[in-house]
Amino acid sequence: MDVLKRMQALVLFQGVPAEKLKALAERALFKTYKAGEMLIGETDPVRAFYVVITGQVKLYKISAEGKEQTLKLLGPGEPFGMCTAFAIDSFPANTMALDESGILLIPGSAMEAIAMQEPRLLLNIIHFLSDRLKESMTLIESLALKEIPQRIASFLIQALKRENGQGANQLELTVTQRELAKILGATPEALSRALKKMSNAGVLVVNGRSIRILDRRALDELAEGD
Amino acid sequence: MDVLKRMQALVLFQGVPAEKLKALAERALFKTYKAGEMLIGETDPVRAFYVVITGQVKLYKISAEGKEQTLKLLGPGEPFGMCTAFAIDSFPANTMALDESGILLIPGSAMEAIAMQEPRLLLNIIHFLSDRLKESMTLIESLALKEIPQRIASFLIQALKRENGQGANQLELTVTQRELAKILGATPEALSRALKKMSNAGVLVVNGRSIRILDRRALDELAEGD
DNA sequence: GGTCGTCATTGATCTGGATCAACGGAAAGG
DNA sequence: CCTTTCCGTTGATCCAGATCAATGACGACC
Repeated sequence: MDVLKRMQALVLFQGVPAEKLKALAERALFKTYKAGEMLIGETDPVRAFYVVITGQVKLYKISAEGKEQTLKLLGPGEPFGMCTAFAIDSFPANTMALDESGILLIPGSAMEAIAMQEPRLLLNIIHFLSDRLKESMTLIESLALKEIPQRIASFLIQALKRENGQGANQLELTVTQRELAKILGATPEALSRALKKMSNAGVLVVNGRSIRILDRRALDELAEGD
Repeated sequence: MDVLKRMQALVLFQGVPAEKLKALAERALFKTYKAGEMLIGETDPVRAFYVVITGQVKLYKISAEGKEQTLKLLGPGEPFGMCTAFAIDSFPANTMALDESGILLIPGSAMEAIAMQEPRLLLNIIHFLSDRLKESMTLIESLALKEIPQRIASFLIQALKRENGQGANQLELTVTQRELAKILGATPEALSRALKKMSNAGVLVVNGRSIRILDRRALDELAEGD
């Protein structure tokens, strides 16, 4: 496991000179987590930068009654902890590995020292933060303004766009429907029923984690919301 | 109206040398908007940085049926457009002046040119973005996991913390209850009813836009959620 | 290869809050 | 000053989706 090699491949470090990366790599740590293991709890005062190298991690909030809302699913190459790397502050969410995952951990102080000499790195961080903020806004929109069928449709369209190219109509979920429900702000029952209805309407076919879109136009219309 | 003077007072430009600010100020624009006027529509491809100087601006999403969700209320000194200043991308939300407002507008290209020579400015932006992201996460939590009375309680506690010091129990809303409803993800009716109930329970007293907390402990308990 | 836990599913019931409607009062605008 | 619009409030009704409950089936782990 060559940490430096791994780091050079990351979008986050694009354009950062190798010698700077080397200094970071020396202070970085690689750690693996089992599926279901919690990485950081909310309010933990960690000051560090994380990058998912392999596996899958979720950021989530949980209520007193145990209800969960997933804020973000993180896959290989995606950083997190950007909010706390440069500030003394509690972590804004809970973090859990959904699959067995390899995580790169960079101390906040090391990151800050290098970043201040390397505007490009700061700019990369700004890009990631901007994307996160936009995604959060989209999630807020989804929760506040859309009904569950609409949310599903929007999610599927988004997922199709990300995974395959444009014309693709086949999709493999990276999580269980239970987890998908937590992403969409719904219960597993509500999700199941909504998918059933879409299936009956001939819009799509669900088979475990794989979903095939039969009627893309209908899906687009659903996402718009009438 | 000395733009440079105004800029020097902003937290955003803290630690940035005066001569750099001067270069920015030369390319900046100050514009005033009437209450109710829209600044930027979603999907507008503006590439600029904005700072609210006076007045009040809201960022919001709106559904096809006209339902609104406010994402963020911006007061004097608060920047927005950070997501699009360094990227060619559509604006992620709608923007409207709630009161007559003075806005500073800095072209994205100017901002980028200066920022790349001035890591401190990039770092300041990262701090603001981080705060926004955290607030967004809190809003998501609120919408997905809390009921309306809880949301109100949390909002009031937050507002008390921001406005006055710690022990204060008096609060003046900067917006109408109608607008507050859009922030909380509720209808005006639901908000009115919930406030009435809290009022009947002796937790607080509402008088137009001013709210006095009578039972802080009860408010805290409500916010926790049981 | 058998056991156990988790997952998806379906049905029945319940409820928070949306929606529709109507009204008094304050504020804004002429 | 009067008119008009917007705001807060209250009542009645409705509904999407939560909750509770139960079942079959798949997959993971000894």
